[in-house]
Amino acid sequence: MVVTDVLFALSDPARLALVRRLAEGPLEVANCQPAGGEIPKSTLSHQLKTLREAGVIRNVPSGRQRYVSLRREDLESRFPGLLAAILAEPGETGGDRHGRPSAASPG
Amino acid sequence: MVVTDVLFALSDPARLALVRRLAEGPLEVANCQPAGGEIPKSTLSHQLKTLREAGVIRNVPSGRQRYVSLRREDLESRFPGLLAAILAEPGETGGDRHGRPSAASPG
DNA sequence: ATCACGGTTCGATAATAGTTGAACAGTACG
DNA sequence: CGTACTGTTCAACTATTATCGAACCGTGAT
Repeated sequence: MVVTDVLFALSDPARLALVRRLAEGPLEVANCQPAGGEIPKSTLSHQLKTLREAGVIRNVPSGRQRYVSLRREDLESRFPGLLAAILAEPGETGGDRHGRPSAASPG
Repeated sequence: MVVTDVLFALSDPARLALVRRLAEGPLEVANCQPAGGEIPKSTLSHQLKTLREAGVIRNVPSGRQRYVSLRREDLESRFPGLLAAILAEPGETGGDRHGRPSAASPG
């Protein structure tokens, strides 16, 4: 579990939004679909893989389904305070990776 | 200043290493060169740009040089605890010499 | 003005990451 | 076993990022 991998996994708005939902409790993969609409399951599975390989989530089979859950304690013990800081951030994140940061002032 | 942009900027080992050095104090751009060796100045400038546009650093001209510094307070007020959590992390990406038992979770 | 110096920007290329349909894998059910 | 259901993996394709030389910009010295 490497900090840069965790940060990268959380640096995507879709993945971060999912992690925030997972902070409230585990979800089946099918319920990891974004709120606004559906994405192909292969795409979703790939996003989950990125989070899983970074060590952010866990993926446990249960019958025909799989429960996805946040690895809170592992993250907390490895990077104390990190998850709390990220989850505390107000809703937003925009989904905009190209927008100009409004506060990038000096320079 | 968007959290995903900040996380992305910090998700690269080279950029994160630089941010850690900047945590000890401002540096001239020329001194932002990585410890191990030199990289082309255009590459370095590009890395600085990524950090700057994410809102992580500030780049202030001073004579012919420019001072690069961490935007600690801005980061702290926008994302309380985030920077502390990331800077607190020990030896960066080099900590794992035993394979990867914890990176790949069940699944 | 001219030159040297410290950095940034531009433009092309290389490297990574994301998306997606199709094929595949495991489980439950009859 | 065969089918339906949930989700993963594969492979091709697209899109975003990184790298780096060359050209350029602002400053200070001559």
